[in-house]
Amino acid sequence: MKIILDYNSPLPLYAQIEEQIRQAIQTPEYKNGKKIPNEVSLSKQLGISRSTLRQAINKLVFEGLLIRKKGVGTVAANKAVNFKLNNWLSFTQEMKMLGIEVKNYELHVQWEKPNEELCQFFNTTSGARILKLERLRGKPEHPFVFFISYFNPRIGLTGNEDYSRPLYDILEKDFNTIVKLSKEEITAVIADEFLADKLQIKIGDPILKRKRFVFDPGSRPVEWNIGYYRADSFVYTIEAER
Amino acid sequence: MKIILDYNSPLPLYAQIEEQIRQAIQTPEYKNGKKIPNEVSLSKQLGISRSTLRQAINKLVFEGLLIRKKGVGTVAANKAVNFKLNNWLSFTQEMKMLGIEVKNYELHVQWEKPNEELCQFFNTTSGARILKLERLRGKPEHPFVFFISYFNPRIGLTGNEDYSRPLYDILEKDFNTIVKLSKEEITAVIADEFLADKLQIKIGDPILKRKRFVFDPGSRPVEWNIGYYRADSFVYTIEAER
DNA sequence: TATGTATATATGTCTATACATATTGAAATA
DNA sequence: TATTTCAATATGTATAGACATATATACATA
Repeated sequence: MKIILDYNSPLPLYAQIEEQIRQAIQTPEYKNGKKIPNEVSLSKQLGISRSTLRQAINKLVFEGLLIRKKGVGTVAANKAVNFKLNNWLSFTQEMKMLGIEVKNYELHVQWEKPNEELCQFFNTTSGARILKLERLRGKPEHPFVFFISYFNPRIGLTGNEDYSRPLYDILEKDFNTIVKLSKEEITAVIADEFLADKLQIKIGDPILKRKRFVFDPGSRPVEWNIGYYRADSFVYTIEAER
Repeated sequence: MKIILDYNSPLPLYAQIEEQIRQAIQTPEYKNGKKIPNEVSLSKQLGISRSTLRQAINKLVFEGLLIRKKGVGTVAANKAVNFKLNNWLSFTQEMKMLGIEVKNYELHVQWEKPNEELCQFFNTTSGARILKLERLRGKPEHPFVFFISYFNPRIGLTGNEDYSRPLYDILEKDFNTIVKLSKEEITAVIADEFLADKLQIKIGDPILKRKRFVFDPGSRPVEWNIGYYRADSFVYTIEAER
């Protein structure tokens, strides 16, 4: 990895390094999994302090371009995502942050035979039923999101839990299951008869669909979740600087 | 601001501080604009190094919960967003990152009278026409996104620029305009006759709508942009750990 | 061969400090 | 009064270093 520092540049050192690493990891060797040089030797090689180098790497890790592992090293992320975050919130937390008051309209708890996608996700067979949770939530005025969640049977959920409690609290306190990683896909769909009825909109109206896969610290699947949001009642906002 | 450190906790100091600041800034006083204590005094007060404190604050700044200003101080962000990033990409860059090959199908350059929203955004009157750029782009097989962009007249774009070049390159090199901040809103709409025709889908099909406001380093508006993406050809992905 | 222990490797956390520089407010000057 | 200058304030950048700890590998032993 070739990094050149220009001490006359108005750009701080860490910014120069960050940009050059960003370019370097686009090459096939790093895309194929090669580790970037370790922090101690790279900082020596560049003649800078390790803290300065870490500042550059920190940012690329925040952006999801690099994956760091303690004791192992740092590699380019192999799965391109629009972006990667270092925190994620449950629905309730997210609405609280956005200042949106939430009312619960419906809750359905049942057991269902998993389809092919769910079997693959949870690595189960279609024989045993798995827990399915459906919720209709919204503002005091009207519902605006319909959730469908399925849970990994290995967690041990019975269906008798108190679902007025925060879900991830239940998982953590009652089932020793901590959630860590969330992978989310956002796309658009149109309301069929079922969703139109739940969300009190017209058939054919636009819906923002957010699909989320939740994993525990060992990367084992915990939850598969879809949220169907009324497009007129929820907008996803992102702010970014460069 | 009351922060308590537990030296017996498995959580690193910066993580404890981060969480407590996260809670503290939800109170009305900080929501009303009060500055958090400055780094030097707060680190002294907590009996920790300033670098450790900065690590906690860095993360909250990354997440968009705090806004730091050199020489001034640090306040809670007053506009909640789903999240905040420290980098953003042009469409071309984004597709390259996602490994999607892009083909340009159509380009339209024209001047239009701005509606109320555009007048407010660019702080202009509806008298003078502003530059409107429309592009149809997609994969080699079919188009999947239709873009509409309007530009701030103060930039000086003539409409005669070579739009095969990267747009932000043109702005930077020919007009000394650097883009820095992007605010984006994602939502869902359904295809009307126009978009259905452009994107080669059926009227009423779902579309992922991404609206972007672009600003320069002085927070002056540069571009107002909407991208209409075929829902079946583009999914927005996010990965997050906690 | 499988398991346990020791060692090497690499990132994670934290300390302490120095100097640079943007911003703001106060004081001086025209 | 308006403008300029200067000092105080607060974050930004960078250095140097120490120790902790997760991971991988090598070696010893059953």
